Amino acid sequence: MNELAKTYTPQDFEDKWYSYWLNQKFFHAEPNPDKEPYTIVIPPPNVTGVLHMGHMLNNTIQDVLVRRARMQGKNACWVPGTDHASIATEAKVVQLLREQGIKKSDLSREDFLKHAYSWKEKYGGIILEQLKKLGASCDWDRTRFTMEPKLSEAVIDVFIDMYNKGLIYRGLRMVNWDPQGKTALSDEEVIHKEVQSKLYYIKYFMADGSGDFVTIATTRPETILADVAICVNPTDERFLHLHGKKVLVPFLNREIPIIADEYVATDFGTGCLKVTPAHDVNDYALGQKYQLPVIDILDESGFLNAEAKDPRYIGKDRFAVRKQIAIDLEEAGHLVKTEEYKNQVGTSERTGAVIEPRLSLQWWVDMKKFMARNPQVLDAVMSDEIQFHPAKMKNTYKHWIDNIKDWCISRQLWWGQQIPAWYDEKGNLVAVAKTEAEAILIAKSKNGQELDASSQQPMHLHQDEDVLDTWFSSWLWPISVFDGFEDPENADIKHFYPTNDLVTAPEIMFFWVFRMIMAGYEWRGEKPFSNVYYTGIVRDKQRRKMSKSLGNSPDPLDLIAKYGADGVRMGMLLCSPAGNDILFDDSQVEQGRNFANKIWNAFRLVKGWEVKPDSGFSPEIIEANQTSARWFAGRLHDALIDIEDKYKGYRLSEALMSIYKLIWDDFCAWYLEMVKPVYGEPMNESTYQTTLAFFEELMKVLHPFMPFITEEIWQNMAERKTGESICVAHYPLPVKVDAPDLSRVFESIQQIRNLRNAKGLSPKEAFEIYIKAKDISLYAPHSFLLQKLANVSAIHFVNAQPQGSTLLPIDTDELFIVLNLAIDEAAEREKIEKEIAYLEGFMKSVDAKLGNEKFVANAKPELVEKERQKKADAAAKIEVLKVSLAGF
RNA sequence: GGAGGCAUAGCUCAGCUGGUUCAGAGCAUCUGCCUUACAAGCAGAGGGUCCUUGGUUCGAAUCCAUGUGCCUCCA
Repeated sequence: MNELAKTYTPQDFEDKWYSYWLNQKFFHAEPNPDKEPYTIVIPPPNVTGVLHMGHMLNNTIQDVLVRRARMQGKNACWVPGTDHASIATEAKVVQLLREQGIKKSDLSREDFLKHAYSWKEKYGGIILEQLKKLGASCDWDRTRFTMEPKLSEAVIDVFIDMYNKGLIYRGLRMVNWDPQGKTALSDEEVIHKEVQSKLYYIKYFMADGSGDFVTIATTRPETILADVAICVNPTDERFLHLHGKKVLVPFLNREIPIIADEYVATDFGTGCLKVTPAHDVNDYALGQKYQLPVIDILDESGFLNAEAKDPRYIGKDRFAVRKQIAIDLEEAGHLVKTEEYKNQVGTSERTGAVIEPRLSLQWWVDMKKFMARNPQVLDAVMSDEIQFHPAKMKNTYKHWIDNIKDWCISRQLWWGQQIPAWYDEKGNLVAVAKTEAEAILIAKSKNGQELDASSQQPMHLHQDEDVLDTWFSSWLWPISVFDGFEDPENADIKHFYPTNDLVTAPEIMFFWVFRMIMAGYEWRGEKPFSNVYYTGIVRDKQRRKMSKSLGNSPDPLDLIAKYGADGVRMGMLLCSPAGNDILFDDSQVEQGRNFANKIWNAFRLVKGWEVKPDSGFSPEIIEANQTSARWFAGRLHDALIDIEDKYKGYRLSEALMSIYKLIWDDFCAWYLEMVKPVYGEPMNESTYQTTLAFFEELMKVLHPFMPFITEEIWQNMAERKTGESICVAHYPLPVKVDAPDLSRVFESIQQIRNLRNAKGLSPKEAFEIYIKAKDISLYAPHSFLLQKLANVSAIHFVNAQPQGSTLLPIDTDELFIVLNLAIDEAAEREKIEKEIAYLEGFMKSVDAKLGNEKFVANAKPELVEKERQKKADAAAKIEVLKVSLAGF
């Protein structure tokens, strides 16, 4: 290679290498009995989604793990794909149609789905293309979609299987109703938000015409139209005289009873509770207990229906009615007062609409029964057979399972897998089966009828209109992407399942992680993955969650364009330990970019050397370079072990930091400076080769984190053939070396630099130094290095402090410099005295420890020995300083 | 209302089973340098009552308890 740009310009090569990787199929994996499998399934992003910072973090982590595994020679397979996201997608399509003047209600199911599919073909999966910009090394040939035919079939089969096992039932229950999406939601899809609302105090007059009244407090006055009782606490003395009496519902004058139940808190509101079974979960329970009627005044959109009786409100939105009825109540003299009140309101995760509790017939998974069949779902996590990172997530997991509730899996939507349940003309459930024909067969055999179709009346069934919850397909993901339901013994699933690592956000632990574990044990008798890495939430500097609505989220693609994918990846990872939120700021990405630039320039340096055979160099230089190389080899060895350790603990940001320091500090700041020829001089052949070899090792270690720049450099290091790539090169293993101890040399260099800084001396000005050391061999063999790096013209080994010199303590040794400057003796003395005072204080504390019989008796012997050593060292240092002080 | 987590430098975090790492890192800050790989850089420096108060212990950032403050999940 001839020319390298002076600064790092990622735009020049990132796309080029990504295409190369794809063309060479480096990311594609097939089952291979000779290789250890390493599998990750992507948390499938919504098919409607666009890449945001959360995806960036999540997928960068997965890519690091999978790239490293690939380089370690494992059969690495990262399966990508998308989720059909029933509510989100349907909402989007409905909105799009509305913009075109088409109402969903005017379309047949088939026509709507046609629109939805064409939308998906056009816009769906953009996010996967965006992931490529990031460098994600997914096996794109394996891209799956949760609603593609094969995966849908798996979902239907699972539903039928569960129904037959008695794990699924249909029941009339209070559900979370999303009036905008017009569908039921599971508890997990409801987000509770604190809102400022009003508490209305409303008079209900007694039915006996006495003019007496009770006052109730409610945040939802519109629901009085659905009231069926008033409830008080039986111990509440204020209301003892009212038990069994009746009151009139304002406006409607419907007579409703006053009942007594412990449920009512005496200290909230007025102590009188209105009971509205159709519109509140707790009221529903009360209604059941006292066999009260259920009056449902809301339709599926949250508008008041004819049951509300009062024509002023029928056909109007619940929030409009809330305002209006408050005014009307006031006019009619029913409103006592209103108060400001903070309460929690459930909203839909997908549409943001305020949730209405609504009584409806839905399909449910019997979770308790499921868990009883599969106790491993909890046990595997608690025993670390499935490891959570960070481990503290285990608590949350357990607590949730201990309080598990049934899972509502039906959704009143069209975009999704239609529930395979069949009903007769009267709406009775006849059978659960894949097709109508099968359902008829089941129905007939259940009735004990002969399977002689000709002799029977023709039977007409209709299928359940609802579809299944999206998560009812995503929980099968680790199995279904390998077609493990249709063909449980196929080569893919046998090789790649169970997968290794799952990387996901903590907030979907219950939605997804937990349920995948359930599915894994139920259908494969095996865990779906061995490790779960919970990422943090990406926030801005003010700790606000990044969101579109706040506009505080940078567009990841803009960031990549500006700083390069490597810089963005590094910026994201540098400060994101597992489970910790990441406070994102451009400056971190800048740091990543700067690091890339540093590497780039180091490579420019090495590539720019004029290389000549060793024979033309002085033995001194050759030897110094060999020493330097041995030293760096030692550092590399230690760092590789350290990095390996951090990977094992899934401490990726720390692993990256170790690599960062290894490259920047050890390699660039020390090693390269040690071997760098003076300007204009050539480099000897053997050192050049060694340096290049180190560089290659460093690039490999860094590659999982910064794939592009490492590939670019690796390709430029030597002649590479097509088909070769750093992404399939062997990951470095630590090699034990006999490394020289340069610690005293380095310390000397730093002390000299420090002195220069303090005295305002130019680094260009060379001076002589004097060393008084116990063991000269720690210095003498490395004189050349010391001179080169500290700009020292000569080194003298002495037994006493030279006249008029300044002392620099190097551990227990002494380094002296004779400066051609007037020495401020007083200041020097003070400095040394301070040092002595400090050391004496230190020794005192060590002495106290050693003088403590209990310490000597209880502490480990090696610890006591260490303390004694410390004391001896400190004493030696004090001695040195005192001698120096005497010299003044 | 219930449960869990966290609190260490200006910021983000390490500090594993108590004892030398006399409390560490990166970034930021400050000082001096445009020293021909890199100013997206180099060489240095400063900066912490380890949230409060108790307890256990020869010894506590580390273990226990209390309080305070923040966060998350659930109702």
